[in-house]
Amino acid sequence: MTVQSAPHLGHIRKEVVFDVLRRWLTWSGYKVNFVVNITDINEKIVAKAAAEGRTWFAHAYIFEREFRKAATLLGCLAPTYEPRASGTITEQIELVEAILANGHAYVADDGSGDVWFDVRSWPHYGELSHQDVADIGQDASEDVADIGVGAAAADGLRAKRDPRDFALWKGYKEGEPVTMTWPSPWGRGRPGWHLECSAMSGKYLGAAFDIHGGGIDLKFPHHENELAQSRAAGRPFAHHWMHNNFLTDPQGEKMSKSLGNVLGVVEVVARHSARAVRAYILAPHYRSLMEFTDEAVEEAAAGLARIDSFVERAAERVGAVTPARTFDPMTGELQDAATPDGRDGSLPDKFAAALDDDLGTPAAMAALHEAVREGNKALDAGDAAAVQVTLAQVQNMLAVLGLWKDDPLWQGGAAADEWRPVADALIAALLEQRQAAKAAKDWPTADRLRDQLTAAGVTIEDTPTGPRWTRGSGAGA
RNA sequence: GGUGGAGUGGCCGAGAGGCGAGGCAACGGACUGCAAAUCCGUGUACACGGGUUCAAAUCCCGUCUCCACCUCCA
Repeated sequence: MTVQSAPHLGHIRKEVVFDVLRRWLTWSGYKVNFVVNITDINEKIVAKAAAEGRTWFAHAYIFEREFRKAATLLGCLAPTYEPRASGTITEQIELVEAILANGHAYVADDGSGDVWFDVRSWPHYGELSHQDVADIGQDASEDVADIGVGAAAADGLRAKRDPRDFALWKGYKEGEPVTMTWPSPWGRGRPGWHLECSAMSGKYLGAAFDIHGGGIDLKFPHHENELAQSRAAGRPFAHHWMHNNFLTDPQGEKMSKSLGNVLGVVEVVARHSARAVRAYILAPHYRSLMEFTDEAVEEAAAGLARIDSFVERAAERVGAVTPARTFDPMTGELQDAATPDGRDGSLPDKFAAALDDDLGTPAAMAALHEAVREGNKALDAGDAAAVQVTLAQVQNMLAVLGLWKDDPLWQGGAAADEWRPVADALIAALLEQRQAAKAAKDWPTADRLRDQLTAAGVTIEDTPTGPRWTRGSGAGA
């Protein structure tokens, strides 16, 4: 994450998706090291900080906190590590030295102090994205000019040997903040963007690691370059890549400041509940493009309400059941259920198979809904044993998806409602009157009382064991 | 220009040669004093045109529309 401005819902989609992956791998028995890199060294940060009249590091830290806050708001566990680029300078310099030693980089001969990656020396370049911009600059055709690459390449060419070469290290230039420079064998300067991420993953995960994620827009050039430079330094790097697609505005356009279509996380959560937004994000597959609409979030909320309703009624019937295991929000590690009611960690096969297949959250959600239907049937049939089994499975599935309603994660911002006991008492009193009216077969009075409660946002359900009530949609966390 | 992706019923959204994921909404039924909740039932969907095949939403060819990346964007 480049911490240059406030995070929007699109950024947080990535966090939610990989949070579920992390939860699923952990639940499945893996010890997961989950690293989220923070890019705090970046030209845009310098420019925006200057515009705001603050230092680059103050600016970056403000948005780093906003980013984490937004991710936490949507139920994401804290990463194992969340390193900053500015905290891994030594590792980055060592990485450049290794690449230079292997003959895959060169120091610019223009005295700038820049160090460039030598793409021509790396035959595997393009293996990840299948992009090969080798032609650029050869015969400066109009095509190239059209797409701007030619212009950018010409402008930034300086001492580059090939337009595809990218900066590993950038020498200090007049006007840049001196605080964003560090001493190096090539003079004072700062690392290039691509290098930062390679160094951070190398430090916290090792030369070889399992999965590298990120937004599809980073595939080229960022991830391609990360891969090339890491391999050129002699590191195996990532075994698998996972790229999530965008969450766009309702017109299908990517969110961007310039288009003015940025959806703030807090703003969206204010209109819906955080849990509903999370459920909405998990409804489509992570590689699918999703176009944001409030209606779609409402649908997700309605589906969640049905699940919550089952959990509540099942608990009234067989006693509360918590997930067999839950995640520590600070470490992301599993902890056993706090109550002895936690069952085994059983999950429907369909659910597990869905997540095992490229994190198929849509099929996993389908399995969850099917379990709820089975549970409702068992409830109707009065089959307490079946209710208990299904309830445990449902709670486990919700825990894996990060949607367990009673997870302390969701209570973060909610202030205790001192009016709640008062409302409870008033509603109970009205329901008593209604029960009395019903007993006397005074239907007009009974209905009037129910209408009054409905108008106040209280939904009444008559059950064999008496009336129960819920507030509004019931999906709120 | 290059690269990658998308077009599925009223809506959202999976699937990827053969029996219609799932959700939301709607309608009918059961239940209810009436409701609500719940359950049961109801849909001849796969952008368009060709082709391959016993069988195509799924494979092949062509066309249209949309999106992303190639600009230090998740």
